[in-house]
Amino acid sequence: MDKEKIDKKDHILDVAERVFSEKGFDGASTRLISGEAGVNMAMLNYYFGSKEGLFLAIFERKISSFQDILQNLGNDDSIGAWNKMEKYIEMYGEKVVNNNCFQKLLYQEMSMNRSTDLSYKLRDMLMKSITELDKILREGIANGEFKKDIDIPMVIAALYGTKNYIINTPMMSSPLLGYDINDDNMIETRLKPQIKSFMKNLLKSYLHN
Amino acid sequence: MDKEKIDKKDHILDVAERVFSEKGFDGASTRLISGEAGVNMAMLNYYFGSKEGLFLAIFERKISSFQDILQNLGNDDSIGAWNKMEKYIEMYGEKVVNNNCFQKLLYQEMSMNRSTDLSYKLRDMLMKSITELDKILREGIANGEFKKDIDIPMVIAALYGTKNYIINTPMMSSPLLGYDINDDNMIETRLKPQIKSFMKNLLKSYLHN
DNA sequence: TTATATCAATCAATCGTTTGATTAAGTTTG
DNA sequence: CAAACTTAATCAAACGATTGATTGATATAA
Repeated sequence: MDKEKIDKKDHILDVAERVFSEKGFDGASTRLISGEAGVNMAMLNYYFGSKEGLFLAIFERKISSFQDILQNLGNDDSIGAWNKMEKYIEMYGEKVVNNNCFQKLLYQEMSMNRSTDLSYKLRDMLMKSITELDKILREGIANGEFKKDIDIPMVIAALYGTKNYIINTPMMSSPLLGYDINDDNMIETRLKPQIKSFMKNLLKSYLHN
Repeated sequence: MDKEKIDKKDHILDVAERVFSEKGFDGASTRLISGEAGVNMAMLNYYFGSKEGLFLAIFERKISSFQDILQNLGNDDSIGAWNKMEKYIEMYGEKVVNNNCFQKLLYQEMSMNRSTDLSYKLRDMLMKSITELDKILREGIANGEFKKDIDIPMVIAALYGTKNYIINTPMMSSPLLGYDINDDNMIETRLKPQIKSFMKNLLKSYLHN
């Protein structure tokens, strides 16, 4: 029954991820989480030790899948920097729809500005993607593809910030964009292409000579 | 003693604004807030009725000062759309440093995606600024200053999202930018000029023909 | 039997809130 | 002026409710 156990733990983590992202860590009670997951309250402590242990487990589960996704993109010499940027934006835009709850939760935790092991681990994880993007931008400057005076940190902030703004504040972005951001179908058919297209156009005109 | 009473209420609101922005609504206990403010716990209920009343009072106080700041900018026919954009970015960038805690709190509340009176009121408040920006962009398209195929909602999202990303996740943006985002002096001397300059350059190249 | 899984019941701690007493400050009255 | 009254401000203490966590009993499966 090892399979079922893992499935049940995974189910709890799925539910907890959603509830935490909706209510925040303090706002989500263990009773609510266990209730929504359809398990006894004591199961949370049985499986994860504590509420914080459950919270950490949500991130532990995802961190591995976030590794090496954007890896070895900056080390490829066969394509130009702008091509790499486009690939980065493509892959990045693809991850927008998936892991919606987790992205929200991740950003929420980073906003707390806590000096915890989790925060540092998440920062390091995110920094890996950012470093890759930084590498691409530097390469583009070095080989003359991009202007010399572009503001690399701000480009990165614009890319990540724009996405976060849209998915974290659907109450603003939905009327702004004209469709429901909470609708998975809309995200797939409209938001993803729109973000990708806009980011490419926006950065193309800014970066290029 | 009306003066002193207002000052004390204002002091409590200042402290509560900071504590709420740091810990979130549920994470900030009334004991902590009253303790940090140096007042008896019962004073919070005496002045504001309840914890939620205190929370609301924080926004009520600021909402008025957010009105008409970006007003009648879009109705001025004497200057071009791009000039208006620059003015908007200037004013907007200026508000970055001020109301740092409040901006964080505001974004936090909007991220909760709650269907409360407060959320709707805040949305309407923010929409006023956005509508003004929208008007400027449409005007620029209409008079040929800007390209016809610019993505207006995404431009708005990029402008607001970039700022939010930087001030809400100092743990990321500080190492990224190379200076401490939590330092008020650094915000004034470096961040504000950098955001303004970048946003102008970024949008100029994207919007213009 | 042994080990794991699940449950209702309960724990101490903390939460937001209320209370009743006390102080401070004005206002009225004699 | 001063004594009496009124109102607002402040406080320590306690309230009931909810929190995260634990217990010991029970069920299940190897």
